[in-house]
Parts: sequence; C-alpha cells; structure tokens
Amino acid sequence: MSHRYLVLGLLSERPMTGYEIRKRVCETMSMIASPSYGAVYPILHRLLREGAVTMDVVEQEGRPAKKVYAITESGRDDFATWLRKPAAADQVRREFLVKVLFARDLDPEELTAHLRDRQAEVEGQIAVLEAVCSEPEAQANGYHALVIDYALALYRAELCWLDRVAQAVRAGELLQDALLLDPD
Amino acid sequence: MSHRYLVLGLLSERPMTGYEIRKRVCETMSMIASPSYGAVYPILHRLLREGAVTMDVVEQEGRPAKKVYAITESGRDDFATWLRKPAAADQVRREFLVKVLFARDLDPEELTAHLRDRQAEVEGQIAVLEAVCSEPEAQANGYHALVIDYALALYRAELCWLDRVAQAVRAGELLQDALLLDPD
DNA sequence: GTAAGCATGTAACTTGTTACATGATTAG
DNA sequence: CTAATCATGTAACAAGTTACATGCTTAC
Repeated sequence: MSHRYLVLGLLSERPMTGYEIRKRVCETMSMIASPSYGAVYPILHRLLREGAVTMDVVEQEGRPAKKVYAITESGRDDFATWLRKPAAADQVRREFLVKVLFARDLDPEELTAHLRDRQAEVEGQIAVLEAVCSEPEAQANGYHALVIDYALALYRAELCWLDRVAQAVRAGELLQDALLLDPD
Repeated sequence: MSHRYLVLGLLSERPMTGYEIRKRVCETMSMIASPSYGAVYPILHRLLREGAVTMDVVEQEGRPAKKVYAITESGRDDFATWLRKPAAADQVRREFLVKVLFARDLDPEELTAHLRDRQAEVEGQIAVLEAVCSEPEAQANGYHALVIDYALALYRAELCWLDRVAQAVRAGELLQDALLLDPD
C-alpha cells in the first residue's frame, strides 16, 4: 500500500513518467523502497483508472514516447487523507536475524562470515546514503534529509552491534548457551 | 521465504504444532515476524509434502486433536544449507518514514503527532523485548538474546532520532526547506 | 453467558518480484 | 559490437493477510 502513496507523493511535487519515478526512488530513497517496473506501472494504471492522476503522452524523436503522469485534485485529497492517518506498525524482520537466531548450528567462523557480510552490506548502504546526502536535491528537501538521517542512525547502531557481537565471538563468549551482553 | 526457515529452525529444536509455533514466534520473536495462521499452516503442509517434516496426530480429551510436526534428516539438511547461504539484503521500509518524507504537507502539530505515535510504538516494543529478555527461555538461548539485543539497539537509536526531530520541530527548525541535523 | 485459549484449516485477495518482450539511441 | 540508458508493458509466480468456518473447555 505504501508504494502507492510514495508514487502519489512524488507526483504531488511534479509530473513524472513511471520510469522517472522508479529511478528517483531507487537512487535517492533506496532505504525505503526499490520497486520494480512490475510494481510501478500497475500502480500508475490503477491511479489513472481511479482518477487520482491524469496521463499525457509525449512523443519524442529518437526515444520511445513517454507517458507523463500528473496528480489531480482528487489524488491530492487521497494523499492528504493517507498522510494524516497513523502509520502501521512494522517489524525489523531481516533474513539476517533469522540466521543469527539459529547460529548455534553454525561454526564460529561461519557466524563470523555472516556478520562480516552484513557489515559490508551496512557500510555500503551508509556510503550510498552519504552520497545521496551531499546531492543538491536532498539538501533542498529537509524532510528527505531527515529520512536519510533516520536510516543512517539505524545503520550506525547496527554497526556497533555487529562490532560487539564479532568481538564476543572472537573471545569465545558465544558457545552453546552462553551469557553475554550486559544490559546496557 | 524466511518464514519457512523460521518454522524449520524452531522444529529443529523440538517437535511442535502449528499453533505452538505461531504462538512462540509472536510472543518471543515479534521483532522478526508475526505470521498469521494462514501463513503457518500452508508452510507446514508444504514441508510435509516435501518430506522436510513428519506429522503425528495426537488425540487429546477435551481439546481438539493436535498435529505434532517433527523435522526429518532431509529437513535438517535443507535448513543447514539455507543457514549457510548469505542473507538477502533488505530495506528499512517503514510506512512511517514515507509519511515523514512528505511532512512538508503537514502542519507541525500533525508531524508531532506522527512522531509521538511512533515513539509510543517503539517504547511499547522495547517494553515487550525487555519482558521477553527476562524470561528463562530467552536467557537460556544466547542467540535469541542476541537478536533481542539487536532489536533493542535499533529501537533505542530510533528513540534518539525521534527526540532530536521532535526538538527541531518544536524549535521551528523544520520549515518548508530547512537545514537541520549536524552530520554527527 | 461470554470471552479467551486451544486447535485446525481454506478462499479470496493484495502486493510484489522475476522474467520476458519490444525497440531505439548513445557511449565505450 | 556491446552495454547502458530510455521507455513501456504483461504473465506467471510467490508470499502473505484477512476473514471466515468449526468446535470444545476453562476462567471470569
């Protein structure tokens, strides 16, 4: 459901094509979503059917014609209503965590490998976010910057956790049952 | 996909019924997942069909008969293979974040309300995690405790972020475009 | 008596991914 | 000549939710 409103929100800034929407989301909002074309186009078709957007075919030479979608008053109302409704609660839900949960079945080296993989992934995400941060588009929109800051804060906290756990594994503190982690 | 392996992982500890599995996940692993019956039962049927588990009908007086599922060697192999594969990357993806992204369309009080809602939600989650932490089951399993600690670390980081943003809103630092948030 | 817990299940629906098809231009 | 970028779309599939149906027991 929130992909729909992400699309509508972006169109409330300016008219765009499906291709453009997807590109913008994947490049500057990848921490929130990375929808495929198979998600974006059907959403636009549906919004059009419902009258939340209008569509304008723009011929281009050289390139294929593009369909520019623009939000309508009714679309703005729909978006405004959604924006004011309380957000649904959602989980942390990472495949990575399920693997940690059953790490008693892994050798310490295998667990360490998972931790290292995740660390590389998180560091990569942080690098992407910092790059997005320094772009003019993100700096112009305080709320976009806010969301990036949120993701950075969580990723940095995760990095700390990964470090602590990697140390505990190295120290052999995590055996079959084990102790660990002073509560703060 | 990871629900399947969560089920298989739990069954690798001891035989259980679908009802039990769901209850245990929802009560002690709610930060990772809260599958509905409509998710759990079909997974078990499929695992049975594939030979990853066996099923034993146990009649009970008073209560309806229950179906106890136990993991097979083939199921253990399947699980062990999955456990060693690198985990898929996943996003932060919170509906809440999409609302923040478009908060320029909200009055400061409306944004504050969203922030407060989220704060209450996060504090509730932390309370649940701390309660689970103190149970003997979680303390006996170091890896379970580890996952709880992960979730706590992220939730606490989020709480800090929420605080910072709430303050910025109160101070009127978040207008149409706005500055904000010294990079660390 | 009524709500909650035990216990199983299915059907309809939603939301999304992957993989495919099409086809032109530009940069290496 | 090959890959990437622009640009649209569909079909098959995967994974899950919600809502329903059933039915018994125990605690308030």
